[in-house]
Amino acid sequence: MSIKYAILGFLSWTPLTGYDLKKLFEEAAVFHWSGNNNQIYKALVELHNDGLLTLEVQPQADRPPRKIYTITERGMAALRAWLLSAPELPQVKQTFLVQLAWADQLSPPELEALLNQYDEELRVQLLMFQTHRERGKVSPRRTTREAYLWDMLMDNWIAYYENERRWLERLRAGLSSLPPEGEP
Amino acid sequence: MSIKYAILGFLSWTPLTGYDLKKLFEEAAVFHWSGNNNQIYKALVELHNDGLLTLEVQPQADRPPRKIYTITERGMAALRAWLLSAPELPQVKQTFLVQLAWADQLSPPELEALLNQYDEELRVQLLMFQTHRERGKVSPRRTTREAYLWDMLMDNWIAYYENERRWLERLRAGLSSLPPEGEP
DNA sequence: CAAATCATGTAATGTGTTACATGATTCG
DNA sequence: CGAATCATGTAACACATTACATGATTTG
Repeated sequence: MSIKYAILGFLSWTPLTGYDLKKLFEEAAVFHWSGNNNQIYKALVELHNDGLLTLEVQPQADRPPRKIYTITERGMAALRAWLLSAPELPQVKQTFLVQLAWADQLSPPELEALLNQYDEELRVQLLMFQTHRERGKVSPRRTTREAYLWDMLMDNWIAYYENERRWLERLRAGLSSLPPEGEP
Repeated sequence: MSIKYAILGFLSWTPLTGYDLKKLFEEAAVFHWSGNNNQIYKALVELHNDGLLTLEVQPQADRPPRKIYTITERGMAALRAWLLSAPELPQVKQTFLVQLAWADQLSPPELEALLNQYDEELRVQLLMFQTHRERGKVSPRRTTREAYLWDMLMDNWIAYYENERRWLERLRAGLSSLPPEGEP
């Protein structure tokens, strides 16, 4: 896809500036974007050229003018069409798995240290999402269903990290019950 | 990271050509690379320039010469250093979650259809990995531990898809028990 | 006084994919 | 006879990140 549909999504709630969107992406940890300028401002220009957004410029003294983008009917239609389109499979990049693939070159304590580090990183991340969830951050959600869906977005990440840690535990257990050296 | 360490990993087993590596990446579904040329051939040139690989060219009649790359001691050291370095967190891009985020704009049957499609895609992918696992594909693994680790790579993916499907089920269950219309 | 906030934007770089190009050989 | 295999490589593009640039204002 691209970040464009997420932008259309936010704008389907209310008109926003590029700067507003940047902050929304930074807050919304459920999405995979860091909230970098380059993409957002470029995408806004393109969406505007495609007639999916309209633009109102508010000049300000001593600051750059605010450019407020509003979604058009065509924009709403494009968003809706995308919402109905076939979902993509998740894309997962697990550098850690590449490390593991050749981790047989490490000694048992070195491997153990590696696993411990990974587990610790997962633990921290999990904690972050869990606390983040309690203050139900980000944006005006209006229906029960919408609130539920957004909660489940968070839940997806939490479930992901929990599952990853369970897998690690199994990996550890299996390792410790391997025969001490060599063959089959 | 980059694909470079995975290449060093394969070459730590045995010398290979770019073409060999391409096929290995295509087979090794546990990694997230499609096995595209561009990256592999470029990476090989760079690794060679950095002195991590040596190169032997075997001319062939009527075919491009085979370029056989062998890992050097510096290459082995670089690989080992990377294996010991702190693991990165997984990078997950869930386009589907972005769709869900604004799926409140869909009618109940439309949303249900979306969930069904996603579930079906997960199911197919899961089946693929499960059958792939049975014929324990890819490469000469020599120690019990190495064989175990590679099996657990597969297992990680299977666990991922299974977890994702469980989450979907919970989502469905929660949806069906929401109040029919409106407020908090 | 330093840092964060507001608000726009550009430049450079990394990572990854698809498609194109060549050209003989072998397989279905 | 068309497709796949072998074997190299390039070109174009998509997506994403970090860092740079400007410049006033507010906050710690």
